Amino acid sequence: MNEPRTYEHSVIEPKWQQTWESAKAYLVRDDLPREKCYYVLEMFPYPSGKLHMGHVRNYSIGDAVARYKRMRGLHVLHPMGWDSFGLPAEQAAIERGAHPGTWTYENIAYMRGQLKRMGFSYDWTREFACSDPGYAAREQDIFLDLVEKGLVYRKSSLVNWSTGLNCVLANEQVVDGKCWRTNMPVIQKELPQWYLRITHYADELLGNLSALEGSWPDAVLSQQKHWIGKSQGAEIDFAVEGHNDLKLTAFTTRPDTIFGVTFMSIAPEHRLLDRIVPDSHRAAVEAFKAEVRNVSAQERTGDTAEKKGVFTGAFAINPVNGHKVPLYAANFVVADYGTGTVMAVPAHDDRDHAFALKYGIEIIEVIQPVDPAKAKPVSEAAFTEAGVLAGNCAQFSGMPSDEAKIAITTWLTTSAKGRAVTTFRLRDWCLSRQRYWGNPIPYAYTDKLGAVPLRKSDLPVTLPTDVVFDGKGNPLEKHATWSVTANDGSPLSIRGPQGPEVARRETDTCDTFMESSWYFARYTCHDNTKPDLGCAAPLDKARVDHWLPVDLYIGGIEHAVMHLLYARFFQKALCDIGYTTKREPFKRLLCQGMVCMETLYRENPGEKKTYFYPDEIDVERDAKGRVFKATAKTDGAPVQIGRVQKMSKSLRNTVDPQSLVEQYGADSARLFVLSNVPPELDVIWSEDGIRGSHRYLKRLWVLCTEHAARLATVAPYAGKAADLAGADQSVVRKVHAVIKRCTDALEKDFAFNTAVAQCMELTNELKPDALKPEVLKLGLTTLVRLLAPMCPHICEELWRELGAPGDVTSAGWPAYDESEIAGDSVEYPVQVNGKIRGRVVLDRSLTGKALEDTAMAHETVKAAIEGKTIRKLIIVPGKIINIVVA
RNA sequence: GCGGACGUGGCGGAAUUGGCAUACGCGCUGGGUUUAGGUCCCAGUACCGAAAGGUUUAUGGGUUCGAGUCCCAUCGUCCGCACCA
Repeated sequence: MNEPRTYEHSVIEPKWQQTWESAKAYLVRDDLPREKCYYVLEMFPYPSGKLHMGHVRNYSIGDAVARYKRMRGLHVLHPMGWDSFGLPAEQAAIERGAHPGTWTYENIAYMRGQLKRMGFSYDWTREFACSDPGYAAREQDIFLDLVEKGLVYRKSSLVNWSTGLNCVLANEQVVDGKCWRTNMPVIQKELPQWYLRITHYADELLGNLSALEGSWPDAVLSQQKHWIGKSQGAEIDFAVEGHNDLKLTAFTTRPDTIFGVTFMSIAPEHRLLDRIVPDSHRAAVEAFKAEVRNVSAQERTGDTAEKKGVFTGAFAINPVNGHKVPLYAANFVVADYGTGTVMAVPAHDDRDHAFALKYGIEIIEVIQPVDPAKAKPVSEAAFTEAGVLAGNCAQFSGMPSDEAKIAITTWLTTSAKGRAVTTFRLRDWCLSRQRYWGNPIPYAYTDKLGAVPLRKSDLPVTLPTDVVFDGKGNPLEKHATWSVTANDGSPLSIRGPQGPEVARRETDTCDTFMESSWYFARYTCHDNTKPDLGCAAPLDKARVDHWLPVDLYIGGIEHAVMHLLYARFFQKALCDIGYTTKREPFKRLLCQGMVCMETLYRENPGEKKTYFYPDEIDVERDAKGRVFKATAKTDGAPVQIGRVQKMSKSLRNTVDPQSLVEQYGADSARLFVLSNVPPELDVIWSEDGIRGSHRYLKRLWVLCTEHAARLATVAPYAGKAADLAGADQSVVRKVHAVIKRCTDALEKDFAFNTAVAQCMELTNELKPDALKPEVLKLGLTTLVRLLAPMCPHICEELWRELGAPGDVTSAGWPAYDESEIAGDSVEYPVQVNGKIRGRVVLDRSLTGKALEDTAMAHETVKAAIEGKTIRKLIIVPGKIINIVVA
């Protein structure tokens, strides 16, 4: 036995990182058959300053997959870059006077160092930042391609205005009526903005989701499905009494209920409302509109919001029966969904029912349940299911409601009073942002021509560097010359039909979700070691088609509808432009859980809680290890133990990955975030937890190094388990079983937690003194290979220490032999009426009578069946024996 | 309200997909090494019981020789969406 070497992670980790870097170990070629390739990608980070534990978890999972796939012999594309446009850079500019670019690129340099210190196996030659001139310029090219495809338009309408960011937001970025970034209220504002026609792809975005079932988390699929929100129904035109020149069109999914319409509701913002309202009711309607306008979005749509309306004084005519029904302006009708007008059928819609009761409006039943047991007076509750049309529905009476939907729509269509329509909840993507630190929208305006796209030869539009950040409005708008100066310094002009015209640039920049919508494609053809960046066009079709779709994409569930929907849309648009033929970007999606931690706080009556860092607290535990008391070290007074929550600075439940790496090493940190929990669940950080991971690596280290001399000269045991006895035999069997289980765990669900558990089990069985050296060597080299994707540095070091040839990655993932796992004998549990009464060890080949006899001869089994009749005997070969008695 | 996921020791979780419930880790208990320990090693640790043995996967029922796993109901938790006509 040797004196074991000390496990010095701070020495071996940088050593291997340098080795990998100088060997260019993770560069990948583009010219290999696709089936031998694998593209794994983690959502790239915003360069906020330094890595947090969420990054460490996300990238540890991705890196373990990348390294595992490499050990399986695949050529793995595993790139990294920076989502580097965005608001915090401008905030930093306001606060500390640094230019957003300076701040951003300093952060990138620092965080790149941190990623390298974690030992992640990226192909750094493909790295880029979205704010790099090369990437931003190519995105402007794509923007013009989108313009050409008719996917870009400018429209003035009510937009979501973030009071926190002072800029517009896309619908996806409004969460609970608040801004997704700042949590500040969002109000509605009328503004002209640039839009991307994502709705053009609504059907395909929805339809393709079914092909992703099983490969994407259900939660993401259902969120996207709901967000796209497809409804099939009809648009029906209602005449307005006294206005021959206009009509109100209502969208409904229940045209079968049209004979039950007793009123109509209209959005207060509806464009026709002012023309319809008679003077007698104008004051009341205006008052109602003002009331609706004055409440914020979340109050109007929140669950406590009261359904309210006001009679407009106008009447609509039901096209099927000529009935005259009152028109109400109602706060729950949304102007930009459907047509902003609803035909109300209180007998068959819950909300219309409540509204009718409140305002004393008639309720007419037109659908009757097929099952009479379900019949209830419609004055009590709306009947919202399918049924049969009642006798008051003219020629449609007696028709099942599903048939009537079609028949009535057909009738409306032939009478030119309506038409079949499919409506989506999905809105077009509002792309423009009134900010500096983003990619400029390549448009300009002239007095005569209005908005004109720039020509590709006039690109790129680059951001000026001499700007002032005072926190008020868009700095680009306030720049003296930028918006009227061409790239060559001359006054900006646009060639119109009558010659050049003076122009000024668009000062809006693109939503930063634009950059993250195609970066994964750009990685496939980007090379930052070459002057033309490897691909002068935005994308190189051959390479994009070679690598896409990404085999495995890993990131947080918070992007379920924003980034992941935009990226899917962009992929389709890029396809139609001709940059690729792959219509879906991500084959498999893994949404990793958050990194959480207990919170510690004190209540302050009437004020916010005071939170404590864990090292400011002492805890006491009872005999079972439950914490029952926590006190602050400073004053000894009690502190509340709060919920486990996502790490955040304001809750003081964070831990800095940097300090973990310094104290325990990157391998321990990586192992910790991969152990104990499957990737999609939240992981709870604890000091004890990381010490456990570190302790395990130290154990493995000692086990390998103290026997290094003895093991260096022998080869790992390569024979049959049957040729060994005792502990040697069971270790060989265990090795095969553990390899199988690790392989299955990673192949199926990326279940690193169970793979780690398997490795620990094997470690527990490796008792050096009881084993032949070649068996011990088999066990240890197997462990090192299985753990290498997760803890690459220590495994590479131990691989050498054990005297194994080459490096652990090229040694590959170990193989197993199924027949070596199970021995010739099986221990059968013997149940009597489903309860285990004994165990018998039998030859695997034994069947039938001999097996039954041995089982029943077992002492405790015999006692359990004594004096009873044997009804049935179930034998599952290799598994279990169950004796049924009565 | 609608949609989805899920309830397993003190805690995080495992269970080869209907076949030995509680793997692995944390914590805790006892013992040892150490001047010391945020060290390391050994043993124990679902519950009840002195033991024999019995009980246990939120609760109640069902299917089955056999259920954590399948079916039904109830309770509870988490997530998403929310006047979507």
